[in-house]
Amino acid sequence: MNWRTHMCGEPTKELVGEKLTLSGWAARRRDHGGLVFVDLRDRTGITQLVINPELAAQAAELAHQIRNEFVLRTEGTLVARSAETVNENMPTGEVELQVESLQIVSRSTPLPFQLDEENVDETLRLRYRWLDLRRDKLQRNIGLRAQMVGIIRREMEAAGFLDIQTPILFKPTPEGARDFVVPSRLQKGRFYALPQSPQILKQLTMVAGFDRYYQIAICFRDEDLRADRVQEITQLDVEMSFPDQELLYDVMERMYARIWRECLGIEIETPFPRMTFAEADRRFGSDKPDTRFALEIEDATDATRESQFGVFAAAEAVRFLRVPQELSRGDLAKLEELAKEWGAKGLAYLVYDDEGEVRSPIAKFLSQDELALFRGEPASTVLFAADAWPATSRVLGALRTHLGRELGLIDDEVFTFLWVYDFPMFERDEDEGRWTAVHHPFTRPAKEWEERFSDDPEHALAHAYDLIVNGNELGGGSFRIHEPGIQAQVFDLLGMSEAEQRSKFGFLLDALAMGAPPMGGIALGIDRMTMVLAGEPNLRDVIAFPKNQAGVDPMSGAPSDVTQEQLLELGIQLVEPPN
RNA sequence: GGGGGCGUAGUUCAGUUGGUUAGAACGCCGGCCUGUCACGCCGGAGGUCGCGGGUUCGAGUCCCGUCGCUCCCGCCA
Repeated sequence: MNWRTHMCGEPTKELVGEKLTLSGWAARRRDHGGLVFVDLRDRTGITQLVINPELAAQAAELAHQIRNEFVLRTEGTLVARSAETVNENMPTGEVELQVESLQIVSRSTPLPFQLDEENVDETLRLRYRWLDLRRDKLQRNIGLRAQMVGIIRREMEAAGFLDIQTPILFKPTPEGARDFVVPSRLQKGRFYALPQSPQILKQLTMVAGFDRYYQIAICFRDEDLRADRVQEITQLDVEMSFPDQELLYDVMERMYARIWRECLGIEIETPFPRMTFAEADRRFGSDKPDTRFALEIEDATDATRESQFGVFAAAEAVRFLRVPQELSRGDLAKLEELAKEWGAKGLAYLVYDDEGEVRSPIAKFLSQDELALFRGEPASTVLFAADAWPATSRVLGALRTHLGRELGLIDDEVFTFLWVYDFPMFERDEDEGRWTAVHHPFTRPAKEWEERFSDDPEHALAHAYDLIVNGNELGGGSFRIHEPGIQAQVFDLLGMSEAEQRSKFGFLLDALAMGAPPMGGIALGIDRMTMVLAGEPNLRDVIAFPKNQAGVDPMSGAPSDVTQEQLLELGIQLVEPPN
């Protein structure tokens, strides 16, 4: 009988008296003369093994051998002991195995860190990841992830989507993130790139007549890392021909509802609410609003045009947040620092005390009308951003999220899913003085913009949508351009010459020219999904073998040097040899 | 590329205004214990205070540099 399948969960009273063979990890020994107690891990449901004095000869040896963690195989009789039968310290219903034979399958050296210690240095944990992964939290996270991926596959198959693999060695992507690049030996001096997303390939599967595609795809981006960002991410990649917005939303919503139901036992409401980008920006200052708490941004631009407070009068937009707490000078100083980090020049505020009296360095500049408009509840604070509109969104949106967490406005048990749609199609890259695609260059314009998006790229809307949960972007998608003419028009607008278009995307344009169906899809991050599902703030803790922030794997030492021979074979010469 | 934080036994941490031999807990090693379950009791080993330089009679502590990790900004179609 296998402990993993039979012993998890409830102590199994009905098994009492049965002969069992157990194998698994054990930890800690307690030896009392010839009697040895061994705790198997909690998740086995077996509290402990008891090794009989009859095994004394063996036990004396074991008492010496059993140290730290070890793997064992044992046979014995399952006994339930309770407070009545043994002593009052034994919780009723717990179970132990009276051991009849025991074999140590493998032994452990002393561990470099203790598995029950919570704050172990992450480098050490990553270096000995095989130990770290034995811990309950990571067992749970990795298990949740597997369970979720299983559900995803079953849901996608049930909805008629076909799993198609696309290559890992592909072609550099000119737009977007930095590529991971792989030298070719057979084609010296030339390089593959690892895919940032199978975007183009999945579109080609549509042209190829596979009407519904999905893949659990690994995507690579050579950019700096964060707590919620790694270089290789796993995403659920989906595409369909003759796409139906409602159908796509519905498939996704059913999938998430099932994941939350089966993994967490939580019923989430479907259909998910929907919000335009413009509304999300106006109310929450974000394209991925956390709608678990109210605290919405208000607009005072019109009311402050004539303000005696010069900063307000001069600003393109004046917006504010009503915070339900009387913030201290120290709080405000900290918030101002954060606001500056997000690009604000300063942080104006009005603080109302318990009596509703206002305290503020700017109050004296404000008219009665203005003060009446901003008037806060007693014990509250009004925070202002006065700047260009996007800057006020960025600052207040970030402050809002920060305060939501800080002031405990967020209920961790709640999950709010949200579709955000009607994104702008392009945004201005001020550094390079050109337009870039907000989503990607294959995104089709919204219906009403198809004829005129290139005349007014600033305001053109894309047929694109993001799925947000609790302020986290799970992913997004769009309907694609299937007309070579429109695709070329977009490339033009992005400043790509015809020659460039041919060399980079010639194969896509050719495909589109040979009878491409309308198509659309979505890509959703599996890693982040697991983070949200597990309530885990660190992306690395939902990945079995992650790298650190510098892109190094402390376990294997990757990335590592290669030999001169390897480089020679690839036709590569390092300008500066590594130290 | 930029900013913040951290770096002291194997691990997690403490270490006062600079002051004798740098401590604790867990872990490890030895001994005792036949019902323990965070077992208990006795004893022991274990430190280049990340590294380099400076200030000082004296530096874990102050200063400069450097390395590593981490969080954030930039970046991430």
